[in-house]
Amino acid sequence: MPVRYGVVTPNPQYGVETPVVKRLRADARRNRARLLAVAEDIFATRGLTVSTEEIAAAAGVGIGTLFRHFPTKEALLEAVFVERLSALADEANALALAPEPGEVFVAFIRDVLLQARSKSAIADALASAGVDLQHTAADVKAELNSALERLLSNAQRAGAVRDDISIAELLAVLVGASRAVQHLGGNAELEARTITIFLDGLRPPT
Amino acid sequence: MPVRYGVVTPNPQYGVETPVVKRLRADARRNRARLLAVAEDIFATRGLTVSTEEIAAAAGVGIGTLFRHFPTKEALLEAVFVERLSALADEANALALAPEPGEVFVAFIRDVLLQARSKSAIADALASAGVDLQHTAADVKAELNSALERLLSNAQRAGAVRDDISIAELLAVLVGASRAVQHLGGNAELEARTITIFLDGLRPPT
Amino acid sequence: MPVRYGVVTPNPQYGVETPVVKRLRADARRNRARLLAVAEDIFATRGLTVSTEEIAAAAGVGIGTLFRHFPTKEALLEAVFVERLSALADEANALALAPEPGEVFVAFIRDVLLQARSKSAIADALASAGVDLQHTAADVKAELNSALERLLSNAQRAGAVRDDISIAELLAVLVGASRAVQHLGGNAELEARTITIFLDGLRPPT
Amino acid sequence: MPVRYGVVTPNPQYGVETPVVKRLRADARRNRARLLAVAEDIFATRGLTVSTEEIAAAAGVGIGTLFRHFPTKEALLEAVFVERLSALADEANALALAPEPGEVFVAFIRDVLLQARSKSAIADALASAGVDLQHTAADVKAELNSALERLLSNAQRAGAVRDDISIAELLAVLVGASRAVQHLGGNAELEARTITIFLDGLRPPT
DNA sequence: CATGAATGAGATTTCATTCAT
DNA sequence: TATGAATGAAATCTCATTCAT
Repeated sequence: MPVRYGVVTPNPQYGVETPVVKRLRADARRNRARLLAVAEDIFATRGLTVSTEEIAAAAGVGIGTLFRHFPTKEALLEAVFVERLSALADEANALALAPEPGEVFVAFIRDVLLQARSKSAIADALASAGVDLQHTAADVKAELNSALERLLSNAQRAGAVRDDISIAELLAVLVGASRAVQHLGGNAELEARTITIFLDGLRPPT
Repeated sequence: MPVRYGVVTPNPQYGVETPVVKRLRADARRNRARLLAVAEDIFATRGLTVSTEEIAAAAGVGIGTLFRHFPTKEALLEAVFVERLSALADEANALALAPEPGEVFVAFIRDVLLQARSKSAIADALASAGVDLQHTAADVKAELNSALERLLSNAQRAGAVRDDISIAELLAVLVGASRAVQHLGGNAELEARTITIFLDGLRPPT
Repeated sequence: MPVRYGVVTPNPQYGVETPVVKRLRADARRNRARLLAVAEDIFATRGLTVSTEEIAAAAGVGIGTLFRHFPTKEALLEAVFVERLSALADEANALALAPEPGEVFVAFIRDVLLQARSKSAIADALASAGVDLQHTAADVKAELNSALERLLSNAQRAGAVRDDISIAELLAVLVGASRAVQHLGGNAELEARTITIFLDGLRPPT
Repeated sequence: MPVRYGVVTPNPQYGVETPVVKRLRADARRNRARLLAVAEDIFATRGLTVSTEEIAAAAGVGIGTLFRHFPTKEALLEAVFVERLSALADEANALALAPEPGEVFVAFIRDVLLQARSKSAIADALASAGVDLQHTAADVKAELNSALERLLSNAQRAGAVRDDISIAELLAVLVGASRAVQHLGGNAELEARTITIFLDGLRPPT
């Protein structure tokens, strides 16, 4: 194999399985993960206007690294959003297996709203910023949808949730309730009473 | 009184209320009002990142005029926000006088959410942008609070709304429901069903 | 004489000597004087970058009035400068009549520098701003020149000032000494010793 | 040592002093130096109102580069000022080692004033612009002070300079004389005679 | 003549993105 | 791959000047 001067590329001699290359990829993956985590936090607490530079600094990487992983700021936003949707989908899938559909449904909603207390602001912000995620997050959205579908229909079949709504309404309520919880800024008592309002609204009307 | 020739100056005989003086201020006030209206629209439909220049252009004034009325972009945002709160307070105050407290309460909420469909994005966006309105809008907020207080307690006394909540919870639900309606993007059927969920949640539990 | 509608001009029927017209002109003159005084103060203490609006406000007049009296900011600067030169010329002329040319010369210089302590910054600033006063202030400059000429040559004839300098050098020393005094910021002792240096430098060499 | 192929990263084996790392910083340092030099020139010749954009263009860099190095225009002004003070301090320090304290002292002053002819306008302008350098340039000022202190006391001990002044007065005279030289606008004859006045003033009185 | 609202050119500053090292 | 200096378009904001009242 000829020694190549000039262009600098990973030496194929080592293959993708060598420790050297793997180490680098592990670093890269770690950087990506840290960037995502840091971005979620910062976007949630400080709004979408924080500069990419600040996120990179908080993640302990150079700005160039951020843009290598996420070619635009919007791509980073989307990745953060997909990450959250994915986590929600996982949780919903896990809960869908449990018995007691009514209790499980309520537990899921409480959990979502609990997260909204500290995180979030992201879904809102994304929406208000007019970012179009339709195509990018299609698969994650589908996964979340089917998981929620299962949770919801199970709960409806168990008589714990009103029959006249579909996931569309459920999602809207979740989005709104998250916003409401954020608005309360951590006051546990108010939060509890407010969540009760939403849950009561979801129950079958008498 | 003789017709006056010569130099034209505000005749002190008329005091500061002369049309001459008022006419100019009327122009300024008209510009201010137009700026506010345009800003509300544009912020709501296109997000908070629209440039001040664009808003000025849409209002048909120079950029300098915008900054004469609102010395910073944030000041403009605050003014828009205060304007909205004030309008809400006025509406609530008007409705508080009507009979049928339960129906009036529901009507008010439906109205707020109807507005949220097209406008808004502003309260959310403001919050997520970290703008601190606490001090600026104190009086308007107080007015809105007392108006809502009246609407709420009337409705509670009439048995149309659950007794275990105060304006804090009501406001949170309003904020959340507005967000939910926005999320639905104008789909009337989904909107109607979702609003029903919030209203049912506010009714006295059976 | 026909009654004229439309164009509004001072009614010639009253002539320029009527009290009505005179009263207005007196007001205008007072405004001009106040603008000049205020501008001198503010330029001196805060630099040439203060806005015209601030000067007008400090003088208690509208910005329009400022620009009526001085069609550009530079015109205002020139007027201030001319005012100062004129005052200096008057003082020099008055002193030129006194006996004891040596003492009078020293007194004049001390006086100039005393003024520099609080005012000035204007000559410096004007120079550094590249304002060309050559033509506008020609007559005032000439007057100051001839007055200084008289003071200087008298002092030289009396043997109190070195013979190898002309007004050009004297003016340069005055400008520099003013700057030095300003630099000392009001410390009387340092000021006194520094002024002595300049005065000693002006004496005939031994 | 083997030639390294593959990924190019700062080899920790070399520490932070490797040429790779230094090369980039050298570029940045070159840009910073060029910006400072250009800014000094332009500020001196055209006044402090020149736009940052023009300075960046004259230095051959983008406006963003200017603001990366100097986050505000005032920061750039301060840096230019500090640079000048530092250069003066270096020169004074170098001269302090020479024999013939009297001649050296005079040489230093002539040099300062020679520079004032083309450059400067900056100290004046800074002062008149109200920029407060007191805290920023503290160390440089201290260095200049001690260097001047040495020059002055040496000259005084040699009997070339009057005993009744300290650096405070010397600095004031330097500031003033610089201003005077600037005022003369390059006329060599007038300049020479004027400088003589200042130098004579600094000599021990007879 | 006085006023001050309106104007808009131009200044400063930010920030997503690129690219040489 | 990582870095961070460089870039410049675009945003915010200022201010001398004009002009309708």
